[in-house]
Amino acid sequence: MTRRKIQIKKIDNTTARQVTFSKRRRGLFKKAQELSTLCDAEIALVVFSATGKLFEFTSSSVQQVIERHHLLSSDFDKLNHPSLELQLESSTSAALSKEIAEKTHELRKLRGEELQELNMKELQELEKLLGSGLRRVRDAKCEIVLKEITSLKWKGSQLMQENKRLKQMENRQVQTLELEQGQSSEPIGDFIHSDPSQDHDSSDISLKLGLAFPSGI
Amino acid sequence: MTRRKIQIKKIDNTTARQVTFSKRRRGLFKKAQELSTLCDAEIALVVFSATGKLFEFTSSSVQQVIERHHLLSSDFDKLNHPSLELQLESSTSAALSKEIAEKTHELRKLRGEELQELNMKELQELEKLLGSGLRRVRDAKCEIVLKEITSLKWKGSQLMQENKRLKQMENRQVQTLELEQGQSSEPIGDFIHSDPSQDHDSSDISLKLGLAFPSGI
DNA sequence: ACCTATTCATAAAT
DNA sequence: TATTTATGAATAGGT
Repeated sequence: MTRRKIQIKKIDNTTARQVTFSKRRRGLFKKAQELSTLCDAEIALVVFSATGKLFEFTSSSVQQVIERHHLLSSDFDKLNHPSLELQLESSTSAALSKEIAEKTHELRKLRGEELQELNMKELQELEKLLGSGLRRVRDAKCEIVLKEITSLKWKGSQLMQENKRLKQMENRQVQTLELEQGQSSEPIGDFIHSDPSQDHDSSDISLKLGLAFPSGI
Repeated sequence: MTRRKIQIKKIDNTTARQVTFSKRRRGLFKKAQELSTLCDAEIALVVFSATGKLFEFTSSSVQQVIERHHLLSSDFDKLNHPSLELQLESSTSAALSKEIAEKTHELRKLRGEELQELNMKELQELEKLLGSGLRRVRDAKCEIVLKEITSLKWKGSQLMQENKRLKQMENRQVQTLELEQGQSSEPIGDFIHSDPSQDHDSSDISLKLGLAFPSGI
């Protein structure tokens, strides 16, 4: 990826391949390290060179897994790879179970189900944690309510504008009517009747808006 | 890496951390893929996100070995138990990491870290849960305090009894002294001096009890 | 092992 | 989440 772009396929030239392997392997391990640090991720990375040399990286909590690998990898060959995998998955399973147990316990504590084993200091920390959680939940509720209020206000102002417009229109029509009655007796009732129907439409709009109000506050 | 250089340490902001995790994880897997292709290396890469989600990459050659293993284990016999275990654990692994992801999410909600995705009803349930947890924690604290108070009261009453006993003894000794002084002028100073020494022993007892009081309320 | 022209990866903003 | 963009990082090929 420099001087010239390369195709991602096996490098024929042995020397070039070894050089690239060294460079890219270092890059890969660096990236793995960075990812585990930056994002608190747990990473296990095992690389076998084409010549069968083993390289590995594991973030701290998976470290123990690899220690067992070392025991096996001393006399490994291709047939031993399944064992490596088995070890990986096996230890992973144990680690997962352990993590589940920890998280379950943590959850029970937060729900107040296993408090008898805690001392006063631990209880106070737990209380603090719960209190801050509660505060955030309430903040979140507040935010939702505020958004609704803003939305309602906006809808209200829309309705008021609509109302104002309708009233102006009505007034103009009444004036027109009065003028026409003063100047002529010709009936224009059709027009008069059409106006209230517009008013009804506006009522429907406000009703629909009303239905959109949240119900579970 | 861009816009600005960053320090390689855990990213505090949760959202930013998740975004970075996604991007860099993809980059890491791509690099692993490229290395295995370009240099004919065998690579196994396992990544756990902080939320317990599992991602993995294995180069084709490793993949083939695993697949062969699975095929063999399909017509397994007693000698193949390791393979069976491998399969079992492999499928269990997915379930376990799923459970971890769920529990992690639950914990994050309880800590108030992922509330934006909840609606009002869910927030109210969460608030209720946190509230009852908080109540239980406070009850537990109360219980500890009450126990301490009971213990203190008991110790106090013990001290009062001891005190009473000592005062009675002292009174009796004073009376004895007065009687002896009234009937004879013979000096019995040795006896008089030995009495206060008993008194000191009693004081020591109450002092020891006092030290046993709890300090961490 | 080092250099450097390029390509790649990605942090931040959107 | 996906896209964009400015910039830092990785690296292919050369020495």
